[in-house]
Amino acid sequence: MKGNLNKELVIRLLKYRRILTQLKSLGFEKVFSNNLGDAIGVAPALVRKDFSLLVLGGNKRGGYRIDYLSEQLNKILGKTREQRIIIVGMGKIGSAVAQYKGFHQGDFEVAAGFDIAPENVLPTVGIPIYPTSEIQSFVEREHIEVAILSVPEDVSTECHKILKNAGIRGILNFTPIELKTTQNCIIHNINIGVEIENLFFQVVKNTLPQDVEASLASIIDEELVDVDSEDTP
Amino acid sequence: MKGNLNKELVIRLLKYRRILTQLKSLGFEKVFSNNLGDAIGVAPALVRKDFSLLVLGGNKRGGYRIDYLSEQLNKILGKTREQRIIIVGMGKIGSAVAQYKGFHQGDFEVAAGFDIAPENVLPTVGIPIYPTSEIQSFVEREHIEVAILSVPEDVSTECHKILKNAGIRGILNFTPIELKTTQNCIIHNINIGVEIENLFFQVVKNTLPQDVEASLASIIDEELVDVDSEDTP
DNA sequence: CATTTGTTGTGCTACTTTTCACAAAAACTA
DNA sequence: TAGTTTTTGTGAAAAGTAGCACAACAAATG
Ligand SMILES: NC(=O)c1ccc[n+]([C@@H]2O[C@H](COP(=O)([O-])OP(=O)(O)OC[C@H]3O[C@@H](n4cnc5c(N)ncnc54)[C@H](O)[C@@H]3O)[C@@H](O)[C@H]2O)c1
Ligand SMILES: NC(=O)c1ccc[n+]([C@@H]2O[C@H](COP(=O)([O-])OP(=O)(O)OC[C@H]3O[C@@H](n4cnc5c(N)ncnc54)[C@H](O)[C@@H]3O)[C@@H](O)[C@H]2O)c1
Repeated sequence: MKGNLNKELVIRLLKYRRILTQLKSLGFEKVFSNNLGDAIGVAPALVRKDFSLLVLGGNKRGGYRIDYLSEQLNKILGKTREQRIIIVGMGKIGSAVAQYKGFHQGDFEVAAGFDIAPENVLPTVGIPIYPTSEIQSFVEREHIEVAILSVPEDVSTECHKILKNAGIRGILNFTPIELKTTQNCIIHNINIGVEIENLFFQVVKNTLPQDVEASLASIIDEELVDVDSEDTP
Repeated sequence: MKGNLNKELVIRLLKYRRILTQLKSLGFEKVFSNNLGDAIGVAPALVRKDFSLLVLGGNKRGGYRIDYLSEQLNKILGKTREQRIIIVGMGKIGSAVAQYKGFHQGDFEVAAGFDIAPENVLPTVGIPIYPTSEIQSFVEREHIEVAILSVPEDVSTECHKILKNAGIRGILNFTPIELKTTQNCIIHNINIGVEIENLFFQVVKNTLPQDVEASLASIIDEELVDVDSEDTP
């Protein structure tokens, strides 16, 4: 077995766990690799490979025992760690996420929100809101390790610094500024704007032509002509 | 040149475009591969490869001309297509996205929102809200191709069907149910819950040990012991 | 004009991740 | 018991993706 827990694998494991929890609550006892594959959108062989890699065995013919799988995944993924996070920037998405109750069986909760204008945040978000100046002390006092960043993009890097100085070890960044992971602070960027634009692109690419590849080639050939006539000497 | 526009490449191109627009508005005229690489978090060599693949030439020593690059990217990516999208499920995230004004230079806009309880949606979202029953006719009348899905997870697949039947070609799915791309309808899933859980995992993995690989191995070895003593015969 | 400097363009290499394909094993059947 | 079915486990092949290293070349310098 290799210490081979790459990023995609971890995401699949988290998804397996979610599905297993649901299946269990529905009274199922075993599950096959193709069920799980369907549920999270990957090939059954990959499901088997994943489990094989983690030395989680199933039964030939009988599939995998849900209880066992789910318990082992919990150990590997760090089950009921009762993690708590903070949200910096309690605007539209910040507030939405603060009220999100769909996290895996209450595995973690939002401890507080921070904003430069806390008085504008509606109390309906249901968590305490503090001014930005209190981030540092709160993080230290409450031992917070992970933050969500959802401030306007022009203060993105500034807030990033504040969070790093406060000792935050991981940031889920919703601003369109691509922040970078460092030794002490892991960044995951979610860029919803890019996601939508990407979807548009995939849709037109899918819609326009019969033979996708050919059409792309032709689009790019047009470009080539333009290039020649306009810029290249 | 190959018709080699893979998914990651497209996302990088979208990010380049965003950066180029910003640089232009700041008065810059040329840019180097390492600037762009820094900005979107990839190696300079990859930036050059990308442009080389698309036959977008730079000048040895002089870098790339921003105007030219940005114009060509617009052609490739489908510039001012004035796309319009709808949002199904105008709850917390649905409403947040409806009010998001950060899309690439107004490239597209949210045409309408749909909800099973339109009367509960605050008028401050600033777009027209209609009952779910009107999705089909609206999509046909207004030639909508892309939708955002942000309904509760238990009606996720039901709404997915409605959207497909209405002729929607692409869905950005925020529900934790993994929907699947079909011939006629591309799905991109964004699972914020999993993203947060993943970040937690990466943080503890990063925080706990000095030698990450070793510790992972040991975690998994523990599991192995449990396995042997509990389940495997 | 010769030399130095800085940056692109890209073949090749290396790596990561997924899929294929099929033997092996367990569970059913009769 | 023998035969059939079903599903796992996995080595090997394939596909996808990024990075290196360096020649080529334009611009700047003296
Ligand atoms: N709304 C969306 O759907 C959406 C989608 C994707 C990305 N984003 C990005 O998320 C970020 C926030 O978007 P939003 O729509 O929620 O904006 P918003 O304006 O509703 O919220 C921003 C919040 O940040 C607060 N803020 C401003 N400066 C601050 C500072 N220095 N420290 C702490 N808080 C500060 C503001 O008071 C406000 O409450 C933006 O970067 C945006 O690009 C938003
Ligand atoms: N809030 C978050 O931060 C967040 C984050 C990640 C994912 N999600 C997911 O996004 C989805 C929505 O989350 P939310 O927090 O906005 O929930 P929400 O309850 O605030 O919003 C759901 C909305 O969908 C509407 N709705 C219900 N049934 C419908 C139907 N059949 N057709 C159309 N509309 C219908 C409801 O009236 C409500 O307005 C959920 O699946 C949730 O898991 C939310």
